[in-house]
Amino acid sequence: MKETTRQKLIDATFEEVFSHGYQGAALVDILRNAGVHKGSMYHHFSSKKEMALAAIQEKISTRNFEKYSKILQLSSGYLETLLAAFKDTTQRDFKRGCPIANIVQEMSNLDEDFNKTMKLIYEELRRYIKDILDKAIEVKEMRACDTKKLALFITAALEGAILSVKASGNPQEYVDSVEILEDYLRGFIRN
Amino acid sequence: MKETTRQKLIDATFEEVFSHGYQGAALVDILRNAGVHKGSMYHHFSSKKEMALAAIQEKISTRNFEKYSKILQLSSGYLETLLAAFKDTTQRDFKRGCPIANIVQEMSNLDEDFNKTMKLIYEELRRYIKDILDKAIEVKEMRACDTKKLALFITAALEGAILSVKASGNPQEYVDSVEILEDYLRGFIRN
DNA sequence: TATATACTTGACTATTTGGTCTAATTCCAT
DNA sequence: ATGGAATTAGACCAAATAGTCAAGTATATA
Repeated sequence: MKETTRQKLIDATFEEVFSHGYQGAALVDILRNAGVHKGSMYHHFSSKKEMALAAIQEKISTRNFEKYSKILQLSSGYLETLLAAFKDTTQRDFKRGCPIANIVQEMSNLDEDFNKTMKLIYEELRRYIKDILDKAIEVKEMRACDTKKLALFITAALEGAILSVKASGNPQEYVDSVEILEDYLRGFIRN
Repeated sequence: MKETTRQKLIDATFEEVFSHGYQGAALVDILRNAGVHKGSMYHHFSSKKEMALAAIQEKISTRNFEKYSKILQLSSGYLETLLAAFKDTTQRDFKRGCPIANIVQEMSNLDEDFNKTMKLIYEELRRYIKDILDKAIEVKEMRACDTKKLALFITAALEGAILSVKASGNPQEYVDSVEILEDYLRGFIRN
């Protein structure tokens, strides 16, 4: 129970920032959605920024962990499972896009603290993908390659695909882009 | 001379929005940088939003036209010139990223007018790339393929690559991603 | 030159913003 | 139970926000 007020704030802040961006996120709206009064908030956090950074970090790390860490614990089928994860659109929020990309775009060039935080989060995401690729190579599902670079490219292609849909409103475009990415990656499969 | 006030506003607005986003762009700063008073601005534009949309549309359309339309006017070497344009980092502002991506991320899910405008601009960019690919196929530099889909993928990969750099601060990551994209596209070259 | 139209000036307004402060309440160990 | 600390409540504040307006000046055309 001790965590509820803080957690309610973290949850509401993430939602509000994901929807409206950091600069567009109004404290009053966060507080209203969280059902928490201003004084309580400033007891738990020293500023809007600190609260937002905490929300971003905690929520996104959790998401990425849930999505990718279990793939790493497999003993085979790494690449197939990774491709399936990319193709799975049920978890994607195409209207709002990718929270990582959103905040990087908005804040990385404006605030050093956001810059540092987002850099770490983006690295973490790429690390998951690199580690999965390394596993796939280890078990000889893939031929050896520069997995750091490939993970970078995969991440970029996925972020770009999500952006396309946010621009066009057409989810099929994500599917189409991922299909091309898949074809490319299947070229690394060992026969 | 008749256009100077309006043009000064368009230029300053684009810069401010590119740097701080639409919501973060303060009218006072735009006016200060443009050297224009508020009343003049509201003579030329009915609102901050209308001015920003005009600035975005005019500046980005011009940029894309300058970058891609001359490639279309070539008579050969379409793919090579396109790849060279992708690899050219001298025009890229990695700190601020891509203005199209920035505004799509920030505004497409928040405002219908921004959504419509950015959808058109994004389509325009993809159209240029598709048309260049079609030309390359026409002159038999490339084998036939679904150029609409390929243009979508290329755009996504490029936008994602720019985002990577904005997140990491390392321009080499753009080069690395584009290198992989180039390898992939070279697979379409006709021997 | 007269006059109407286009444009500029800058003070003013209403609202929203993040943040502060003090008092009240809840919680918990003794 | 009681004293002290943690937490919550919500009124309050200064700054910043986009937008308004009446009055002025330049410009063009008759």
